[in-house]
Amino acid sequence: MKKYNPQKIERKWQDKWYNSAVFQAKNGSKKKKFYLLVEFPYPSGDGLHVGHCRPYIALDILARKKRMEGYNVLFPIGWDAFGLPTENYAIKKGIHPATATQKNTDNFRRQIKNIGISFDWLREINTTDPAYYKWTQWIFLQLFKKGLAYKSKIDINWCPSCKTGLANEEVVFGKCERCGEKVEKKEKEQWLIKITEYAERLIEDLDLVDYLEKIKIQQKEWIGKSEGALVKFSVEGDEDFLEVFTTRIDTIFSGTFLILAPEHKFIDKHKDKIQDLEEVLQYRASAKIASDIERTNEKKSVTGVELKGITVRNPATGEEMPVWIADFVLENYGTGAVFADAHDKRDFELAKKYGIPLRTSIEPADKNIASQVKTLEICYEGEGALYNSMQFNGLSSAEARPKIISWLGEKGMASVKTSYKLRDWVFSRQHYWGEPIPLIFCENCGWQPVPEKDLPVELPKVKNYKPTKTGGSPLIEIKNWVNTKCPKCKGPARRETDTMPNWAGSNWYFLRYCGPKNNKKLAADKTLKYWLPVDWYNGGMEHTTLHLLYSRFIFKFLWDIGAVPKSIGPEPYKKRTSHGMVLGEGGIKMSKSKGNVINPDNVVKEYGADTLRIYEMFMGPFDQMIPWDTKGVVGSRRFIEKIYRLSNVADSNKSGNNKALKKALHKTIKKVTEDIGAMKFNTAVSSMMEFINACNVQGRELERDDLEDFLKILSPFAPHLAEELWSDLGFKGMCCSQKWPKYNAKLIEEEKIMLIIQINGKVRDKIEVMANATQKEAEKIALKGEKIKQWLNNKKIKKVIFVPGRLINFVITDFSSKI
RNA sequence: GCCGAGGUGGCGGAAUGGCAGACGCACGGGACUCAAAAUCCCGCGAUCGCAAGAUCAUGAGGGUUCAACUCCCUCCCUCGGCACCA
Repeated sequence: MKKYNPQKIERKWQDKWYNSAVFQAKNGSKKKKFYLLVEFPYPSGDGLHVGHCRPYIALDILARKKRMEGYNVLFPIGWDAFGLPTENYAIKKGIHPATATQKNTDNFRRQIKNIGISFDWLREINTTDPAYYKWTQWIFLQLFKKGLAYKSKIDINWCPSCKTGLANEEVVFGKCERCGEKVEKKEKEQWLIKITEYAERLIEDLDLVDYLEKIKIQQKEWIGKSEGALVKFSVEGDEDFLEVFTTRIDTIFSGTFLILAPEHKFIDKHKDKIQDLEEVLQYRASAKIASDIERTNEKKSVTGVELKGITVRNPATGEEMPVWIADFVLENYGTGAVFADAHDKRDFELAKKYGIPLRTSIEPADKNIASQVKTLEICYEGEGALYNSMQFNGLSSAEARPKIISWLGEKGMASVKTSYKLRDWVFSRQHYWGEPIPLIFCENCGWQPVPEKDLPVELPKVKNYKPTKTGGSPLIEIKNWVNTKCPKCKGPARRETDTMPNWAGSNWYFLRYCGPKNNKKLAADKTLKYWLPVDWYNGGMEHTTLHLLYSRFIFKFLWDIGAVPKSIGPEPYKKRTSHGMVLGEGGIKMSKSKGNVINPDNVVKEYGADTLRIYEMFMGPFDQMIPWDTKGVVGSRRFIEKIYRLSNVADSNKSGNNKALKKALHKTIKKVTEDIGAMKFNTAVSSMMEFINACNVQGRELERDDLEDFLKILSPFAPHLAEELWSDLGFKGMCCSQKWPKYNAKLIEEEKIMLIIQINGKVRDKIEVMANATQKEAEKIALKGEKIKQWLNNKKIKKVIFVPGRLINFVITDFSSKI
């Protein structure tokens, strides 16, 4: 008998697959297409770990099954290779990031091929390839030309010790990742993209797609839409107004003061009138220094300063109100100003602390609470019935809101307004290893786009990859690159030295797979039309609010300007699912520092790629976090060896005629077919295990035909083994190109079943009956049983419940007389 | 604080109203072997019992139902996301 030797057979089949066209997607085929997408990896120096492999294996199973079902499958891979770790490596070792990237992608490619993933390697892409980022830059230029990219002064993370700007991911718990120094805020000019203009569509169009519900919810929450009103408060002794956004205009009559964000421009505009300006500016300065963490510390009590000398008028009550500043009011949400009353905890607290008058106007349903609210003992934030509110008294909060808005609206003091938490997307990075932003600044003409014919703007070679002391990208120091001509007036001008964030290259990569070599467009319209939208996109939950949202936005933009065919529709991904993380042994996170990273190379070496694949699918539900269990891997290897041994026998036993096994096989085909589609890979594997166990119990009388079908359903999971055994059967073609088997529905119908007999809902006996037995027949047989006779003990049967094909339940206690 | 997911043997998990613990790991016993490994067979939630069997058991407590891991209410815990958003 031959011995199972994965090292030998796996390499052999990998060579055959990758040297043939079996996994190649064909542009312009008449077949139905299926586009499966996994998030392309960042090729780090550490290589793949088993957590990366899990989604690749899962979608590989889907891809292989879809091909067998006759689809033209696009299942591509590439490298999202710009980014900080490679840059940091370059800084430390003085090796060019491109060199390191080359080395890392070679390693990743080898590792992926090692586990037999059926990617179409002819479509491999790399975001750091100038032929690729030419189009990343082109997209930026379109955003710029449509006015969606603009430069603005905003706060960046600044490390005072390293004297450089930091990306958010370099700030760990408010400290610099490299030196541990506390990170400060520093104002710098940055490019921003107006994603906020698409906020509404990014919410609405979620109705068009099949994403996991939690993904939709997270995206909606991130965008943070709230509908309310914009209310004007006139400034006393001035023509000016202060505008406030509120979702609770029903509480306007209890508004007794106004609070502004410390950064609010109103303060600068009216500083002459502010009597305690020094104190106000001091408060503003201290609020700026305080890190986000201190500012949002939940235990911190509220603080504020009054703008003395300034009052405004409540448009509803006509009362004069003081104006305060407090750091819990955020500059960049709503209008950076709120009206304050006794129906908001923070306002309530601030007023109590500084003795600002308070009033209530909402009565909660609970009488006890209501009295405490009225005496200002407690703060009530919920809705209720209005009082102290003139003609609106007695209305509920929900009824009152539109009425108050239109009442104030008639006086020009209020209007309906929708606000979003989503902010414009900061698109500048002061780093080397990213796409140069293709813009030129001219003293006379301002910011000018690089002419499209001059794209790509290639990253020049530098000696030092470190950001400059002033927090700029090292490109600033490459004078002959920076200094250029203005494309408009031909006068002297300088290039933008900021580079793009990581997200820039990954925004649109799924489009490039359709035509990875195209040098005239992102990809040809014809191929985009054929392949898009992506049918199934799987990725991590950590990308739900950044990558997934950004790429939906960029796609919508490209769709709007006609850069992609209209026929695709406004959404790039039809379906989005997510995988669970693979944790280290014992349930802790897998990380280099903990030394518990499992490298797939080692598992492949010890057990084989098929064992790794089976184990990663079998270990637990695909969408759930799951700890790696080194001991558990052998179970998958044993399963594979059982199949291997069984096939040796089955091959010679061609005359087997075991009906029970055939039935079991068809049940397995059904289960595996359904489970793959539902991403229930763990139970798909276990059903195949059950079948193999049944074969062994049944004396290994597996017919050749049945073995063939079994190998077909096995092949997406353990493709190398399936190919090997397929060729052992004497076939010339590959197993992965066979037709997916259909189960025979008639065959799996049971003729006889074990009928469960219950007394008062408890199982007391089981009897074999015909599956289609009627209640009368079942009752008759059930009541004959000795056990049942004893349990009934001549008591009267009150009720009989019969579930055909399942159970019969005799109720002998009278439950209706129960108290 | 808000939103989401989850809590089942020693462990990973299965069962979406109808036999709780499929499948796998670990463990125990047996067969084969000079021996070991591999393989095969048997057992494996708890308690009581020689046994047949009975009772209890799916985070806790209540409820709906002939029947609840599954549905409803209250609470506890774990994980993930957002978080002074007016």
